[in-house]
Amino acid sequence: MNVNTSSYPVGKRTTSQRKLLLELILKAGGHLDADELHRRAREHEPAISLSTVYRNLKLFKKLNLVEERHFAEEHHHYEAKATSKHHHLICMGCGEVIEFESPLAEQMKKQIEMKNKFIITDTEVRMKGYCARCRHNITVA
Amino acid sequence: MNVNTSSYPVGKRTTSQRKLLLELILKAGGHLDADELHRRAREHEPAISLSTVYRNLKLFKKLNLVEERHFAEEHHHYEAKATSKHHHLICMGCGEVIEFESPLAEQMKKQIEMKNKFIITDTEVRMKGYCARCRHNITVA
DNA sequence: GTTGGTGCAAAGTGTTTGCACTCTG
DNA sequence: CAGAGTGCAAACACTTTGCACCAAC
Repeated sequence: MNVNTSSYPVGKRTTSQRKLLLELILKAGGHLDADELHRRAREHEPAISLSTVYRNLKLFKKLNLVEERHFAEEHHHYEAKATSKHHHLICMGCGEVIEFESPLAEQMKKQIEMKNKFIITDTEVRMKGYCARCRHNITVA
Repeated sequence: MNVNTSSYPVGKRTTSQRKLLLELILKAGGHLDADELHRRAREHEPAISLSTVYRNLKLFKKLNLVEERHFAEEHHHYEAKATSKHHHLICMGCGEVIEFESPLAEQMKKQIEMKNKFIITDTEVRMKGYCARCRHNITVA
């Protein structure tokens, strides 16, 4: 991904807000929701509005710069789009989200494609459970 | 699963609304959102309210009778909890949702469990792409 | 200068909750 | 006949939108 945000290939105007938001998403690494992104953006540009955050997230999504994910029941999370596929392992105890890759996912994709005559563009694996620590706490408590 | 809805094992009261909703979910087979469920329920019990639908969905979820899924960007979908794991293949052209199983998913689960010292209670695979028909239409159009 | 982008406030969604009434157990 | 469950309307949380102003091109 082109991280040179001062001249990213968008047929859109480069505003300070847009630049800031994209930078924050890229360097966040993890997952962000709109509100958290807004909070962080305000540290640099206090007047930035939540609408601007939403409008730009929508734009980034359309430009395929970010991905939208659904973890919790409540709201959307966004993360910079990775070139390599990564999946998610979620601890229901502490809420930690671990990203992982697996060659088996790729294999499964091919199988399903063949079997269903599909062209699969996106594969997401989401596993939920308990990490070692939380599992221990639960067992002990 | 106990489909005998006239005496399902719920430590809760059996109201006509609750019975109706559970029946509808069980026989729906596919995926329902709260609104669609409400629409169907009203065909049988016109006065039933959307709040009642939400309250019962929450209850069923707690009792592990239904599962909540996130497909679209917008709202939750529910389906009767299956004993066998099934995953989802979604056509972005026509919106069709195909359920499938794969032994590879089970294998992957075990690998990830070992590697991360997790206990995984739930695995969901979601693939998106285009079915043969939609892909054809896109190519032709 | 055009016109796309912004901040603000108001409107929209989908979901939850307080209340008085109803019906199950 | 107690209290869980209901319908209704109001409240919520998150997201989108209309508008007037501002700034990138």
